[in-house]
Amino acid sequence: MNAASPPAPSPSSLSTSYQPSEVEQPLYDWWDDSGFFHAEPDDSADAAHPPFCIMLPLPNVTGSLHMGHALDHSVQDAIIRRARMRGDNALWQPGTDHAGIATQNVVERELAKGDLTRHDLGREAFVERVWAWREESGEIILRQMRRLGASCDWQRSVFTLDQHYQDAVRKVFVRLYEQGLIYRGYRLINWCPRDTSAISDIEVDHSDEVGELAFVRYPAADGGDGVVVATTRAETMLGDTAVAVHPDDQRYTDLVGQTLVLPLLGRPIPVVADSHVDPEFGTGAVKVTPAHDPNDYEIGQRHDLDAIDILTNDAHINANGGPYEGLDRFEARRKVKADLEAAGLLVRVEERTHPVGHCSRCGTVVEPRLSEQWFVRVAPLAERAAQAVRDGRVAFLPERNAKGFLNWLDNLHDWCISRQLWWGHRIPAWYDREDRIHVLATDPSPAQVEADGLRQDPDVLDTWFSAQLWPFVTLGWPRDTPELRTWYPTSVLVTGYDINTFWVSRMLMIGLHILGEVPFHAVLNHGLVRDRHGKKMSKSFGNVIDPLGLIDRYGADALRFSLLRGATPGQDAPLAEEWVEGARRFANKLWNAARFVLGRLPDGKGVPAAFDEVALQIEDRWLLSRLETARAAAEEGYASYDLARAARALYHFAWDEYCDWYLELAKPREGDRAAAMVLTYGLDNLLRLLHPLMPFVTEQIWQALWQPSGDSLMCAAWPSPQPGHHDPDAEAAFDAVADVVTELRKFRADHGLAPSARIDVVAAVSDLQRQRTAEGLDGIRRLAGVASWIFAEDANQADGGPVGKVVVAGGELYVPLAGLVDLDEERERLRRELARAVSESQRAQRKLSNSGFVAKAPEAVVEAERSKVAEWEAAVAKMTAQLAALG
RNA sequence: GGGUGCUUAGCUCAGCUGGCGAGAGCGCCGCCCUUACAAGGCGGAGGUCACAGGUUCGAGUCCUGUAGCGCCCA
Repeated sequence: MNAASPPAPSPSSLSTSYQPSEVEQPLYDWWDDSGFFHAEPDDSADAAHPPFCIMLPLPNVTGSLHMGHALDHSVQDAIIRRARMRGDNALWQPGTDHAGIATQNVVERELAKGDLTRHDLGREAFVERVWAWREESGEIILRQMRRLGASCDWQRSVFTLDQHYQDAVRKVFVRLYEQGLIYRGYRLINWCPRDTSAISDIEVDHSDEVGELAFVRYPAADGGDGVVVATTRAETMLGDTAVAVHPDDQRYTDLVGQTLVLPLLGRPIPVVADSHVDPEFGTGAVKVTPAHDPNDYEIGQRHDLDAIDILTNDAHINANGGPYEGLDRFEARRKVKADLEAAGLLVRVEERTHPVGHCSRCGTVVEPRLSEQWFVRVAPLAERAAQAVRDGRVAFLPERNAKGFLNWLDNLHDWCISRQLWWGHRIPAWYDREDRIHVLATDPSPAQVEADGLRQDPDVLDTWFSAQLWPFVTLGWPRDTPELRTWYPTSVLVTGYDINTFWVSRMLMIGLHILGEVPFHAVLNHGLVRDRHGKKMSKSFGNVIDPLGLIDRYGADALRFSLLRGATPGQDAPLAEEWVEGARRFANKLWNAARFVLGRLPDGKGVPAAFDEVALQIEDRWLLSRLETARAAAEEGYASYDLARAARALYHFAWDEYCDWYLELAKPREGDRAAAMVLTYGLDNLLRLLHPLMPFVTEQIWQALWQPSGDSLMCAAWPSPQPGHHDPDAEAAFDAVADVVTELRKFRADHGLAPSARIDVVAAVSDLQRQRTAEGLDGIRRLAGVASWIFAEDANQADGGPVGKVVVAGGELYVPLAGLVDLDEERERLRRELARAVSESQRAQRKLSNSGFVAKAPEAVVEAERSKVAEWEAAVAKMTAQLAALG
């Protein structure tokens, strides 16, 4: 493929059906090789082209394209392509995320095949291994995006572990640390025993599960009965350091301040009064395990209780669990309960559904756990982010999503950002011999390390910590680049609402903090792609559809269009294969319309519009007027990022107006210059407006229409408003004609006329209708199969034989039946069908008059019988009338 | 428990600031291979717009409440 010339077909080479697989790859390569996806910054004050920028929500380097990406990317590509055509300096910034846990897991699984763990390799060798993996197998998804037609500026692709990105992450970390916004602390965090790492609050998914609520007696130290507490996590009692009751709870007033004996371990623990205890839960007395429960942690803080960690990194009981040491947490739970029962201290057990937290990445049940980690102090950052949303510097689409977002921002806990992984941005903190922390902008020299006994913190940062810098680091920050000046803040961020918290919020907070400006002016939240029944696609349900398979079978345009047609902002988009098939039919429809049009144009090429040089017919003016309406509707859809709306408007215009009516009316006008212009103009504008949604088929047709121009549709000008084309008179006149055609077609269908049969019409209509139908008579004749047409006062001017009557706007039409239908045969046919209808009706009525049937048959069956009666009776009435008309 | 969304034709959804005589795609029924397209054309059947009140000349559209389903948070 020569990059300089488009892969243009000659019109005659257009096959009778559209073949996406032959078209897509060459077109994409041509676009890409020609540099159409590339944008150059222009930060001059009088820049000719306003900047427009979309940041690709960076996919994991391990990822492959699934339906959610397909929707997300289709939306972004549609928006960016339209922006480009409008003349904006449009950048779609791509790249990938190093995805700490996910990527490390992939490589660890590979190692496991050779019975190796990362520890066998050592940190340095392991990280090298991951890099090697990334070179070989990473970023597959970026190649897959090309299949979809994504017009990203690939030259600018960024990886979050590129050296400049690493430098930027470190700079931000150091700055936040120096500003007191990052700190190291011993806090309760969520621990994933499988990943053996801390994870943040929002990486925990809660689901209700059935478990056992065990009621356990904690005897008093003085030999009294003590108190009964309830727990679903019995093993955590090994870490109990108190029992708490509500201070107003009359039942336990005497108990407060006393000492209990922790069963199994024999540790003395106090009873404390705390107003956060819910007297309604269980017995009203709760065991307190500060090291393994968020609420208990706070109670522990208030009452200065010890916190005893009873777990190892892989969730076995540690030495603090005494005789239970070494047991897995769930085994320990069983054994603790069994031992309590043996000791007579297990009062009873109830089945109970309770929320259980799972690691969002691997599904393992997480453990709340006290641990020393790094945190971001988010309150001051969140406040500024919330303000930006409140005062509209960031707009959410749909607007309502802002509310939940703000609510979430207002209730943030500090963000745990350290991860016990090897793959990622290493925390730039060192500890000296006295365990003092040194956060360093540059690595310490070997001499320093030696002198102070420095050792670097082994942990890496949460992937979202680096991802939040995406909108400005990709543009060159911390350097002050033309890119940054041109495209920051970016125009719109397109994501599913499910990552508003993970990513959108963090970008907003850090963008405001570091650059003082929002990272994007708008957040467009599309929905999730669901299956045809509205179910979420998931591997376990087995209802996942592979977008690449759909592209293979139906073409990228079909997939894009079917997704975008459902992409109403904020609404989930269902998708089934039939939907895609429907979109392929649409692509094929365009293709065939184009074949017809090209065949009609002189030299098979487009005729540039010069409408004042020709005499336009009513249908020409109508088509231009309808096009203007469709353009305006599509424009509104694009402008508000409601692509579903744009898709609907264009589909309707293309199929129901341009193809169904205009092309049919243009058929007899061979050689007519006005028709050639309108055909060209209509198609050309339709292709432009549709191109952001269906780039391939539109480009291919456009090339055929204007070849050999060498230009690309993706760089063609976006259609501008044409108020002069708005033409209510032409529309009204056309509608009158179309009404006549439709009514006559109904008449023909009702009488079973063959397509070849011509009918004669006597029209008794108003003056206005007479004028309009006279003007549109050629079309009426052609589309309704009319032979002779006479204007008259009434039916008397028909030849006196039997006539059919057709009611239209502004009058009536009479169609002599003689000779059209063999009247005898028609009577016979009607009598036969009438007899059948009568008998069917009677049969059903007999059934219904049987009281046993009505009483005992399922309601649906009875109902079906009733509607049969109604249907057959209606048919009887209609045919009786027809017979009467035949005489 | 708090917040939020949905409930319109058999299925999946449009219907934006109240005027709709309620639409689309798919499915269904009938006729037609009419030289752009059978991946098509023409015609048709199918809905008390979840329910109950209210505001209004007028409500699928606004308000209040109820029910069911879903999502987020606790």
